[in-house]
Amino acid sequence: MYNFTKIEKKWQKRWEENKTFSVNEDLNKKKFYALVEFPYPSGHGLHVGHVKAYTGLEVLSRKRRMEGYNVLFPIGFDAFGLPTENYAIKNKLHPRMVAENNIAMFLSQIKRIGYSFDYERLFSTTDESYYKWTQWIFLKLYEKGLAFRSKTLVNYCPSCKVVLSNEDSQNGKCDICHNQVIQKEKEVWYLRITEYAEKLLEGLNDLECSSSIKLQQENWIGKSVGAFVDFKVENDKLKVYTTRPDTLFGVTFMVIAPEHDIIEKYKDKISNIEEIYKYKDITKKKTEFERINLTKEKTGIKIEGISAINPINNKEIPIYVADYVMMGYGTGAIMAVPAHDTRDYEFAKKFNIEIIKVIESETDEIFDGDGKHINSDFINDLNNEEAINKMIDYLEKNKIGEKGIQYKIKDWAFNRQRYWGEPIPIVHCDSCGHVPVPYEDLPIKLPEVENYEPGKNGESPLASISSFVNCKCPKCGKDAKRETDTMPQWAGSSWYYLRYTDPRNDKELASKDKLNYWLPVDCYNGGMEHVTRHLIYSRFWHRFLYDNGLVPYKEPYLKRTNQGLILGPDGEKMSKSKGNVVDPMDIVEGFGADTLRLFILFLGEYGMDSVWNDESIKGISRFLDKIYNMKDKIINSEEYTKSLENKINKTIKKVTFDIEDAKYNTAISELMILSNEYSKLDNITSKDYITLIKLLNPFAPHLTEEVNEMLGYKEIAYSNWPEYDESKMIDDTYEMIIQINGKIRGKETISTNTSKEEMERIAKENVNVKKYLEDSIIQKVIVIQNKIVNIVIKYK
RNA sequence: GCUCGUAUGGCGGAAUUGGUAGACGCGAUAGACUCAAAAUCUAUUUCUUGAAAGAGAGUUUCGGUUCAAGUCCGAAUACGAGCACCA
Repeated sequence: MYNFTKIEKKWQKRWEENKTFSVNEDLNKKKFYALVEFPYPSGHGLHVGHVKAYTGLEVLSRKRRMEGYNVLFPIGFDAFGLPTENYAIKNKLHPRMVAENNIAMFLSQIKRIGYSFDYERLFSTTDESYYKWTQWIFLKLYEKGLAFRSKTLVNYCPSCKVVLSNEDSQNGKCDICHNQVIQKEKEVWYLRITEYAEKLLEGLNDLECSSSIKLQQENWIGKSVGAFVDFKVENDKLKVYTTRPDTLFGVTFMVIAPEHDIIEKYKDKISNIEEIYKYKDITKKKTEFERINLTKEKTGIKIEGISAINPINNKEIPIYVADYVMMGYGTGAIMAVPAHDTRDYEFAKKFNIEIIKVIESETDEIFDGDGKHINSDFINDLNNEEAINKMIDYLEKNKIGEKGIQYKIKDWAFNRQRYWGEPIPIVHCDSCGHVPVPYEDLPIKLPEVENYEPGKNGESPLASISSFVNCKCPKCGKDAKRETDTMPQWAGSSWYYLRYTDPRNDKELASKDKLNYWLPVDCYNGGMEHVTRHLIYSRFWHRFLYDNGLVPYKEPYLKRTNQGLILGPDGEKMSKSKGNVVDPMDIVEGFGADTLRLFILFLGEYGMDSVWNDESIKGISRFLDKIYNMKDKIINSEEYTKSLENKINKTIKKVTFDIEDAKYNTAISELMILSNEYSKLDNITSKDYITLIKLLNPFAPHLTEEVNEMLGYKEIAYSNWPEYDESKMIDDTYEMIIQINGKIRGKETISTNTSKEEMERIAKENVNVKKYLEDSIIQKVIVIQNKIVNIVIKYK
């Protein structure tokens, strides 16, 4: 085996010393901005998933540089966050130290794999010079009313002692420690992402990505179109939201969420108020997770003493309280149509409520499909869509309702009651209220302290540091207190790709010129797990910055790709508890970085999950060895070997396009095929060899630079990508396939562009085919030039 | 429950977008080299049958469209992912 360790370290050192991959803006060159999700530097070092994520765009970046692009391929670290802090607390270390150590380890591993990142632009979200601008963006959001405080029920993780956003507590579990999340009433910071729901949805049109990425984001935003309808309750209007206003004639009851304020308002009139309070109490104790999962059995209580009037027919209907209606969506009250809604149906069955059919169907059970309306006065005989439109018209004309749009996305709970995050730059003043820190006072630095363990009662540890908390109000100058919550993990990663364009700027988050030059990100690769969090958050921030003239383009990313997971050798997701985690650095040690890079891309289709299989590493290692040993067979010539010219040109084309399409596995196999062709020869011209070496360079940069240098050529990193010549790729002959009734019965080698008539004639002359034709009648002959002849016959 | 994705030899996976299924790699078998092993090289390798030419079957299952289907359409099964009482 060739001495990969020596060769790889040699080239890594050279790249570092020469700053080979550092870029500057160059208006004469076409730019290409390739972005990988920057890592969270955990204590475990690089994971094979990181390697897969980075190697894909690494290959593309190296190729694009050779093609003459000015390539920005940056890396940084997303180092604020709970895991670091928890680890620090456990081991009695300072989080900053833990983060710094982890970053150093990550960086040395990343460099050892030979990635062509621009290390000159490196930063961490924990750098004061970076989070200054994270705070700056927060102040802008605050200024525009998009950051606000609100006292509501929040998702709270009792184990991490933090408030979590909706995105971070999916399935009722804390995303960090996986413990059960509880609901707690607390005044916290929110970002008004809901105001951007429509823009985020619309922006998806400009994003090139797989349909599943798009769909997931669409579902997360969760737009629905329907109507608000006002029901009369006593002297009040009780507003409901429905996507099915066409079923208004089938409403037989109403349901409100237990937290709905109409209960308080009419508590004197409600005769069973005690019972309802009790129900409300029970609901409160259930987590949202439980409420959602108790789908089998509906619970609820009829409110005695008040009732509602259906505005469409003035029918009096009962009102129920039930926890299957949520306060957080729509108006917290619904009109129930048991005949055409599953949940209402279940509830009506249990409580024996009348069911009125308003859409014709064969079933007597619930029906939620499209159909002819009945029992519905002026919308009878219409189908759903027509009925909905006509009903909305009617509601608006009679001022009893209006068209409405709702989104499932909720405002972003933007706070953590923890030490290791960006301080929120707000001051609380008794006379002025919430006062933003003046821009020139940024950054509000994290104080260096001894004790950063979470405080009691869900307070940030910063709250107990008086030197941090006590300050003067920037507005009136009186004594005031600093906000002690910090920003959530996702803050720093919401705009890092902007900072890469101008990472050392201390006047603005990045200069206009540089943003103009580099943006948008041409290709952003990352994991599927970030589609509904990071991707939505960063698109939101970006769109906000755009709306305020701070960035030049609406959307941050032109194209998003995602790599599939690498599963453990057992086919299961890698995890420490299962003991199936593979350390990529073991492969680097045993086989070299080049082998690791090739191997990971060769596992399978890039966007799909693939299973780790040590066995096939050998194949890659053999391949690279062969390439290395081939250097001894080289004869000096600037011509392709005549017999290989066709194959070489085809390979250049195939590899060129495969890399663009992220089909790295087939690109590698194509290179193997070509190298197998070379192996058969006694001599290889230097032109043949160098062409293969250059095509292989983005995948295996160390080995290829080494042999290239041995032959005395200039560094591949500074040379050009091979070009192909279509005219050299034309085959003189090809193998024509002859089918009888669609089954292959013969093959004939004939010259390219043989006429259809001639093809048919040759086909019929084929010895094997003749046998079939003897006892049959030809019904039809299909001839596809340069491909196939299919003779359709019938036996006599 | 809803939405989306996937299913191809012993294994990882290819397939010009409807036109030779199984490229490439692993593994396996046989041979060469070697005292021997490793490494390397050479040949074979979807299954059945046949000495061979060939024949039959074959891309999860069932059905359809087509001269022609791994590829398109309909249904089913399994696995995976996302959302989940969203009115």
